[in-house]
Parts: sequence; C-alpha cells; structure tokens
Amino acid sequence: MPPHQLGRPTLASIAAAAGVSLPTVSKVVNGKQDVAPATRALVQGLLEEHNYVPVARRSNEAPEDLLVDVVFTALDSPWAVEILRGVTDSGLAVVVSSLASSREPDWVQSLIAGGRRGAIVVTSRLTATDQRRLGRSHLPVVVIDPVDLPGQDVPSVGATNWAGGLSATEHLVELGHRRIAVIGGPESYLCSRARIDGYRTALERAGIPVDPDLVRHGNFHHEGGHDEARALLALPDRPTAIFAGSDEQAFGVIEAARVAGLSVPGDLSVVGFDDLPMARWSSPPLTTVRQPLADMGRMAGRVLHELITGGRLDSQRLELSTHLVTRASTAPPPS
Amino acid sequence: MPPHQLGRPTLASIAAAAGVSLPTVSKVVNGKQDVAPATRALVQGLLEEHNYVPVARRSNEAPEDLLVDVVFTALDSPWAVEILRGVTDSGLAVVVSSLASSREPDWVQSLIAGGRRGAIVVTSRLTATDQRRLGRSHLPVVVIDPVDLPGQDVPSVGATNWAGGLSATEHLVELGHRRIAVIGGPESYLCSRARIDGYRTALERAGIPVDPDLVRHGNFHHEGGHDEARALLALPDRPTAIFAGSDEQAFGVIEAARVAGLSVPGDLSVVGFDDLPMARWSSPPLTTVRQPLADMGRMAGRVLHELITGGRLDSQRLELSTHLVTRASTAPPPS
DNA sequence: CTGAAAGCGCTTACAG
DNA sequence: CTGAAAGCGCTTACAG
Repeated sequence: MPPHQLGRPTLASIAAAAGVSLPTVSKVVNGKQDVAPATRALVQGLLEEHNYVPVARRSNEAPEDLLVDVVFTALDSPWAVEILRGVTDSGLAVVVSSLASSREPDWVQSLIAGGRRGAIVVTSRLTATDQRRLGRSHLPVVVIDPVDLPGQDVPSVGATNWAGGLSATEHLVELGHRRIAVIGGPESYLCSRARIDGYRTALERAGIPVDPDLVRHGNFHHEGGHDEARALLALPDRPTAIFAGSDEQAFGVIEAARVAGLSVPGDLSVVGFDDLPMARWSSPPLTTVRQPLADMGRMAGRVLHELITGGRLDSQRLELSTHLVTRASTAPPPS
Repeated sequence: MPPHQLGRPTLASIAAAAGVSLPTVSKVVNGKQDVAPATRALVQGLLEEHNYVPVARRSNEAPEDLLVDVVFTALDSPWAVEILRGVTDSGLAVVVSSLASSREPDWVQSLIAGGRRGAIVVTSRLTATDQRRLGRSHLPVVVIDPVDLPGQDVPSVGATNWAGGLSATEHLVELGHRRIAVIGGPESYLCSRARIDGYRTALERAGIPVDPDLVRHGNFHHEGGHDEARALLALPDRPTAIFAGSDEQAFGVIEAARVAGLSVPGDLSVVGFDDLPMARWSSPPLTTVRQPLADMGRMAGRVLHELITGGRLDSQRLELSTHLVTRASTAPPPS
C-alpha cells in the first residue's frame, strides 16, 4: 500500500487521484473500449501504483485465502515438486505457473488482476521491467534460488553451496582419494563457483594441489555429467572420484563409467548434489549433498506470508544448510 | 446451477428460498456468530445446494480466471510434476494441494468458499461423503487415475494398461526371452491386473505357459521391486527378464541385480512402466512403457474446463494410449 | 469519450 | 436471534 493511502484503494480513490469520475475508472478496470487512450493510460498507471485489486479478487487474510503464484522457469525439473511441497506446507494457496505461460505480456499486472497477493519465483532472473513494476505495485516477491544470487533488493532463499562443496570433497579425501575431479554447472552460475571454491578449500586443507584439468564445467543435466565424465575418464591419469554439480549430472557420470567398463564405486567414486528422491534409487544408491529444497520452499512461503501481512524481514537473503548423505556410490580408491 | 435457477444464486435468492432475510444469509456466509443453529443449518444447506460463490471469489469465465484445485494424495510422487505440467498447459489457474492439508474438515465446502470452480483429483478415491456433496454442489471434478477405475459417475482419465502390459511382454518375447517374470503393484489395483492380463496374453500368443512363480506383487516403490526381484533371482530356474510395475520398481530390480552380481541387460533384461524423466538417466537407460502423464493432465484440464463452462461429455472415462520406449535395459537373453 | 443517475449485491450497525 | 435501514463499492444504460 502506498504510504499516503490508508486502507485498500477503491475505484473512488483512484478516480479522485486521477481527477476523473468513478465510472471511467470502472471502465478501465474492466477493459471497456470507450475510454480515451490518454485517460486509460493515466488511470492504468494509478491502478498499478496503488495496487488496486478488483473486488472479485479480494481475499481475506487467512493464509489459505492468500493466493500466491509459484513461478517455475519450466515445470520440468524434479526440483519442482520438492519446492512446491514445501511452499504448499506453508499454508498459502499456491497457484503454479511456468514462465512460458505466465510471463506474457505483463506478468505483474496479471498477478494483480488475478488476485494474487504475492509470488515465489524459482530459479529465474526477474527482468528489470518486472522488478520495476513489482516495486511500484508493492506486490511482494520471494526468489528461491539455489543457483544464483539475486539482487539484494529482492528477498531470496538459497542453500549453502560453499559448505556443500567442502563437505563433499572432504568426504572423498577422507576415503583416501587424491585425484578428485569436480564438474560444476555453467561457469556463470554463482552456486557453481561457491561449490568449486569449497572443493578447492578442502583440497588445500588436505595438502592436495588443485589440478586445473580436473575442474570442469558442463550443463546441470545428465548430458553435462556424461560428457565431462567421458573426457575425465579418458585422461591419462584419470580421477578416482568425481564430484558432480547435480544428481542428474551424477547419473550421467555413472552412465559414462558404465559405458567405459568402470564400476562405481569400485573404480570410481561419484558424489552428486541435491539429493532428489531418485538419488536413493540409482544403482548404486548415490552419495550426494542434500539441498533442503522442501525446507527452502517452506521458508519462502513463510517469508512471503510475512511480507504480505506487512511484516519486516530480518534479512533479505537466507541460506539453508546443505549436508552430505553417504550412500553406496563412494568408496576408497582402487589400490 | 440447479435447473430451477436462472443465473448465479445471490444472497437474496438464497434468502427467499430459505424464507429468511438477506442479512441473515450474509451472516451465515461470513461465519458470524449471531445466527440460530437451526437457521444456520438451513441456510448452509441451501448455499451448498445452489453452489453459492461469494462475490469476492467470483471469477470471469476466461480459462486463466477459473481457479481449479489439483489434489494429490501426497505431493511426493515424481508423477506429480508430469501431471501438473499437463494440467497447467490447459490454461486453467491451478491451485495445488495435497490431501493431507486439503481434505479436512469439509473439502467440498472449502473448495466453494475458496472460489474454486472445479477440481482434479489425482490417484485417490473420493469418499462417499465427498461424492454426495460434490453432486449436490454441482462442482465438477475429474479424476486422473492411472491406477484404478473410479465409479462411472465421475469423469476420469487413465491410460491403457492392458495394452502396455502386452507390448512390454511382446518386446521381451521378441528378444528371445522365455522365462519372463512380472511384478505388479498391490493385487487390489486394477491397473496392475490389466497389465498382468496383457502379460499373460502376450505369453499365450507366443505359446509360452504362464509360470505362477514368475507372477509377483509388490508395492509400486523401489523397495517393492527390489524385494520381489531378489526373490525371483534366487529361484533355481531364474527369469532372464523382469517386467516391473513402475519405473521406481524397475530401479529396485536393477539394484537387486547389481547386488546379486548380475549385469543388466547382459544377464537380466528389465522393463519399467511410466517413463518418468529419470528413466532416461538410469544406468543403463531404462526400457519402459510410456504412460502419457502430461497428456493425461492436459486432457483432464480440458474435460474440467468443458464441464465448468457447461458442456457435455461424450464419455465418462478416457484412456490415453501407452507405448513402449526401447532403451538399453533390455537385450536378448544370455545364451 | 465522459460522467450523473439508477441500481445490484453485499455488509454492518442497531432496534426490537 | 432477526431483519429494516443505511450505506459501500461497483456496474451499466444513457444523456450529453
């Protein structure tokens, strides 16, 4: 709510602010045709600025009445369910949408018109336009981003990537590995940088020099893991362990090992990142760094609820802790 | 809309039907305390019967304004995203909820109060009470159920399980297998029966007698596949191929084979069911029967939209076709 | 195009 | 507990 305004804006208050009559504002809200373009633009701007919500969309303040959008880049990642599960646990009424369908043409306006009281955006950058509009409309948004660090003016929830990289690598060092490779995501991703820095620190603490040949970047998918692992395993002095950037990548690594005739973990130890449900189902079951996706969703829901009901945030960025889950894809190196 | 009523019910029309004043109905709708229990009950009943939607919840008829609940038994299955993806594609505004959080105490009432125009229920039986209330409230519901056959009075979308069982088994027969085992889900599930019947028919067509020892039932999860496969592989005349009831089960079978020192597909061929995204990521990549979950979701969304906007259905039950996806977990039997 | 006027659907004191 | 009355927020025909 803009500071100069007490209570929710009404058609009357918008009309007063615009210096037009109430019926005119009504027409703009309802998309009627008989409004001069200039008038429409003026009123439209004020509606947005004051975050006007049509009566038919107003909700009570009970959490289950607060409609909130959860926006995924694409609803195809196994992350999605995990995060969604957490967000729904927070008690808000969660509307799912994927970017493809929800971002055109004016995302923020459609959120307001649809009676959404806020949004949670998963793993995607907000465009500058979106940010500007959001700011103007006072519509709270929380970013769940295990991948990147959003601008510090947007509240966000992430995971402790550096610590995850550290613990995965320490685990491999403790098993006796010395030739440890790491596959990160695309170089531009901050999460990836953080994990690789954790990897470096673990090696340095163990007195093992970092071999640049063993530090790779690939996409976070099966293919990325598969391709980089194939290259790594073809090295003259090949690694005895690979720390992958995601569980999906780790499955690609395991497949590359299988195709190369190497057994996991006998010939090669593999550590993933995420701990998706399917990490337990791989053969062998995957040792991986657990990223608490459901908890991140729950936390994002709580933060958003806080923002909607007018609370203040202690911190714009929250990172939940990762931890290593040891299963059967890691073992001491072959002697 | 009840047939005797033209247009949407209003507080006034409900009041007239109940023989009370409009303010009294308003109080009931808003849960105010100063209403006699008998009056409240009378009005409540009429509100439900006439499917009264509070103004604050009324929506336009554009698909993106039609709020619809998608209810999962639990938001933990990898199916969930697939189905959800399909439903959101249908253009409806999808609110996710899992049974745990959404079924108490009066699910139907809370749907109406929340302005939902319909619901899609995934893989779960509606209670008799729910069905009765739904019938009374004229709130359309579609069941997506690849698992069971709901009562024929509820529109439902499923998959062709029998044909799936047939094609999976025929594939194994064509590769030269004769000792082919099948693991179904729990015996009470109709989908499971249908697939096993498809399996039987394929064997009979090939002139292979059905060995009751090779027909097992386990839960649909990793554990079910693992446990049944371990028993099967311990048989004196063990099978050379196993057709599992789900991809997750198939991963359990592969793990049991690995632990038993058998290679897939060299010593044992494995076929799954579902074709979840992760079927491509297993090692070896899984041959499986594709169940078009996203298409089923899309279809359910379309059917629900049809029902909401007053259309008639050609058929109460729709089954979308399954088909075999051949990857690397099947090969001719060891010679 | 604009807005005065009528009116709809609802809520909320308040008198009984 | 109930409902007549005032009034809020909005929409819609219609005069200008």
